[in-house]
Amino acid sequence: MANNSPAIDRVFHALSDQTRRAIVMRLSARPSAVGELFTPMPMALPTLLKHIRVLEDCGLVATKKVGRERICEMQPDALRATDAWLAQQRAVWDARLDRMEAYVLDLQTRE
Amino acid sequence: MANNSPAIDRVFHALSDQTRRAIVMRLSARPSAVGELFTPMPMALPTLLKHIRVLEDCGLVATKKVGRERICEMQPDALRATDAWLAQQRAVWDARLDRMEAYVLDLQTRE
DNA sequence: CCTATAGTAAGCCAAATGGCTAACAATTCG
DNA sequence: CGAATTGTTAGCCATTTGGCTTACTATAGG
Repeated sequence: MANNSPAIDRVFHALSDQTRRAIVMRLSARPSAVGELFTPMPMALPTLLKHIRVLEDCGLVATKKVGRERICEMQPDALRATDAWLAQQRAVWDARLDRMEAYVLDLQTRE
Repeated sequence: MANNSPAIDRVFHALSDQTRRAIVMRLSARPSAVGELFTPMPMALPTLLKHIRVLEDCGLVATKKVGRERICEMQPDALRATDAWLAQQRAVWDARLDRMEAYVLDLQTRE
């Protein structure tokens, strides 16, 4: 399975920060301007901007300038590859757990 | 929803590295000793050890010393919270996309 | 035109990350 | 016992990260 993807690296890294996950959660509900996202955040504006850039760079968020505001919006598709990777792993180890369970049951039956 | 979890931070961070994802993929299939994991890796042993420690610290992998080998094994449960977070976000934005679709359909019907 | 608003750019800093080498255990096997 | 195998510890290094401040641009509104 595909693992050598810089895109997956960047998405996982983007989501490894609480601030960025909070941004994603807010944008999942609806698009927002930078200032709107900023209001409840305990950090300076330029710091928040950096986080938004990280989310943009990995494709999770798209932004556009409207007047003097910058509107940020989720791009759910960017999560497909990442999501698929997790699902695949789950499938593999679930299968392994099933085989182990079958094995244990088989042992018990033979007793 | 829960976002303030250092555990989620650590799991996402652990998975943001290609080497560590490769380790997870191999361990999803079966447990392995450090040396066995090391063989195909293009890096020094101590470097690999550090990656294994990262996976251990976030609970994704458990290890035990057996003779002079250290056996590493997946701990799938550690992914539950992370997986749940992703699933929740997907649910939220899918709902949003559905509402948007309904809205567009409604507009078309009125025409 | 002038001022307030909203965002950007540049640059500094401490801590964390991912890599290395060299030296040091701890087990196993002949 | 002595040597080979398998990790492990310690320490060095360059880069990245996430935070800050200060100064600047761009648009909206009076």
